Amino acid sequence: MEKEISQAVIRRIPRYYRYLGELIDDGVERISSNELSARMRVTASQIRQDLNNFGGFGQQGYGYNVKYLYDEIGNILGINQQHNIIVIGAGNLGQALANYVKFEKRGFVIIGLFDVNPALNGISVRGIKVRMMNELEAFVKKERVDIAALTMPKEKADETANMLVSLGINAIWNFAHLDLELPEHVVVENVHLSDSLMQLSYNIAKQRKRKE
Amino acid sequence: MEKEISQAVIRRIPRYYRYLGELIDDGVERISSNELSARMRVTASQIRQDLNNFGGFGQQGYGYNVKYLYDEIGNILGINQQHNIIVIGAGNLGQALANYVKFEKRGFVIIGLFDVNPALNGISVRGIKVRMMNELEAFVKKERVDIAALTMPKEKADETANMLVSLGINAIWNFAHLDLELPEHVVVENVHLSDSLMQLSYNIAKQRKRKE
DNA sequence: TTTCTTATGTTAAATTTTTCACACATTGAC
DNA sequence: GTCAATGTGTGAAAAATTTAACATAAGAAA
Repeated sequence: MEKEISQAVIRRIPRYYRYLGELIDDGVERISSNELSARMRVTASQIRQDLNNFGGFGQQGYGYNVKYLYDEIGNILGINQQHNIIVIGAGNLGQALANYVKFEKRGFVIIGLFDVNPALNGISVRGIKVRMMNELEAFVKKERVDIAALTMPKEKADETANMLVSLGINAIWNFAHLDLELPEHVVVENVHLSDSLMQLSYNIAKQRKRKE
Repeated sequence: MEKEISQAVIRRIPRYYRYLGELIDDGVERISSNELSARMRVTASQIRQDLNNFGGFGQQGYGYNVKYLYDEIGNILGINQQHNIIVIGAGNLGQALANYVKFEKRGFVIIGLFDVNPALNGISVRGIKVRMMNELEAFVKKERVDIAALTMPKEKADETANMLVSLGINAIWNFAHLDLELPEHVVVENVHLSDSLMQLSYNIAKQRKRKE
């Protein structure tokens, strides 16, 4: 019986991956949980606990092999296999993602950009043609789509998300400004920029108070 | 002695605010923690605990007045006062933010957009002129800047952030793909899109395994 | 080979977070 | 005005998360 790994842990794993990538770039071959903890400003204990949820990747008396650990975390995160993404909403944010993900080496590939705005019909963003929404169904049936990124206004987002799910898409990267109501089995990752900005605002106010 | 409120709570507060905003739009005047919990898929107990960190906003036997609670949470989040934002990096993401925040009614206003790319010099995004980085210092000294959003490549992000701090900016909304090393007093809110995508990837893999 | 040092994996303790449970204030019906 | 129903605020219990502690495996030095 596999134990469920908490989302608290999952939130930290990509950060480990990021730091290990930097270490590789810096030519570092091995690292101890202690050294890593100093860099990342977390406890060494937490690093060891987190990693041991997935298995023992280190060696006593030695530490961790950076490249090996990096690859193992990559596997855990499932980025050894390609993920095909379509972006719904080819406005600024959608285009930003198209650019952004394009630069990511990992297996995330944007294979389609869709919008309702006829003015965008046929234009290309980094070599990806913007298609109209009425082409979506045929596209999804022809291509394998693993993730749909929603960068459209919130008004139609829920309806659109449910439509995508009915076409067989099971993962949504949601940038729309609301929580989607979707079937249980659908995996949703929210990026609520307004929530993020409000958190910042709260912490600014808190910091101001501290100074008084 | 004020007790420190945990970031776990702070992460949830903007979401309450969002839902209360929707309730207002729907014309709902009062709501109980139970009804709200059903909508938000969290426990009523958590809602009451969270709110009571800041004070008792409800009334026994009645529930919460939606408009009042909304305003109170707005105060808590510090969005009753205007926040002036500059965006460093006028690429797709920077422009997306310029558009995005413009549509927010709350007190967040983008007052400047900066980039190093001379090709963008002088163009306007939603009425905001893109300025070159060498104009930044004079700008910050003239205008009140509360938040700097960093939507530039990671290579220069840390250096730039420290420069901004030295100009007196104490809050950074960081979209760059790394963790900034900044003085203790600076408030940072990170939006790591690649981390978010990897979390999604992990949860997709987990869900696939579950089906097997 | 032997000894000393390093640093993991893991169990246990401490802390934080979440949920439960209920006393009692307020509402609304009659 | 009385009384049942509602539903908050809060103290306590339960659960989850984080940190500490340490036995011991592996490496390094002599």
